[in-house]
Amino acid sequence: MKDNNDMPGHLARRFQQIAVAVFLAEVGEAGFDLTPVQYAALATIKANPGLDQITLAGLIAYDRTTITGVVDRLVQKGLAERRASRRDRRARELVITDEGSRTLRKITPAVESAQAIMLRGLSSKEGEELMRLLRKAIAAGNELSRAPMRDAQAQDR
Amino acid sequence: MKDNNDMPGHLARRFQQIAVAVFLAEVGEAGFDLTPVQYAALATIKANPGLDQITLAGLIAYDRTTITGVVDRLVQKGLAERRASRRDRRARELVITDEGSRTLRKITPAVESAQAIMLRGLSSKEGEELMRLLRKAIAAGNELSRAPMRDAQAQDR
DNA sequence: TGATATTGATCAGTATGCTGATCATCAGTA
DNA sequence: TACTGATGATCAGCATACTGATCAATATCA
Repeated sequence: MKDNNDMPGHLARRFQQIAVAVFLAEVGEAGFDLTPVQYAALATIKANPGLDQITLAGLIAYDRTTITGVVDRLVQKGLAERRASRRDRRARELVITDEGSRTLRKITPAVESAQAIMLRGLSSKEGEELMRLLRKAIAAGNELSRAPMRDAQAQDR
Repeated sequence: MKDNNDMPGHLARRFQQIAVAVFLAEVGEAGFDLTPVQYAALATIKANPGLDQITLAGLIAYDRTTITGVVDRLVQKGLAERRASRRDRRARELVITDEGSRTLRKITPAVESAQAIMLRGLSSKEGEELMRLLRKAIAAGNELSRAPMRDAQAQDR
């Protein structure tokens, strides 16, 4: 009888569950209130100022309907801004605020600490190997979810 | 600058996202409407007939408040039953129905196929290694989430 | 140009997952 | 036995994620 622990899907859920808990604990202890999802979105907005929501969703592989709520909360917290695009009036351009930049900078140690803690059972070589295998499996399965990863397209067509 | 792809937490989310999508696709194509979470719960009820919800939650590491809804849906679909326990009137004893057993049996090929698909980018040796590393990281982090894994306790105290 | 298809964003609805609270019941102890 | 703390279950509220729909705006092509 196949056990749950032989199912990669179950192990994936479990590891993710721990990863989220560790992230929230570390970031919370540092005095910030930001989820892993919000952090990834904010960091990606900072790295790609002015990108629209679809591009943001593609870069971090979020569903397009999820990104709306995530950006809502970033805006509500004053960490990012949503502006109407002049190039395409359907689109919203996203930029990080000063407050958002400050938060990102101050939160970095907690985020790095969280990444270390979730791998604390592994040697550093094993941690590297785990990440390599995850990246490889993800690359092969990228198109299988509704929210595949997409590179940013040049925005000045 | 650290990329999202260097973050185990991000990779975990991404892999899990693909795993869920693959599971739903395979199971759906086989004609069933069952989520990964519902599947794991149902299989665990079958393997431990009469267990209470807290024990079930512990065996598969679900939060206790999540299990209520999951069991609700299994019951609503006629796959499991919730009975008052005579040993402890606070507790609900869970049992699988005949329909539930039938469903589990018929769904197995789709579930196994899903597990294979989510690892399709890896050699079988790499797949094994990924599972080993996940299990190891999970074991070390078990207590860090609100819903750690717990063995079943003897129920006849 | 005008019809059609596509695209960016949002919404309603559903299913996980969590925090923190409440309620009933049980267990252990004074 | 009465009190106290622990436990099983549920609830309200919030944040991801998804399906499928809708709407406005853009792109494409006959």
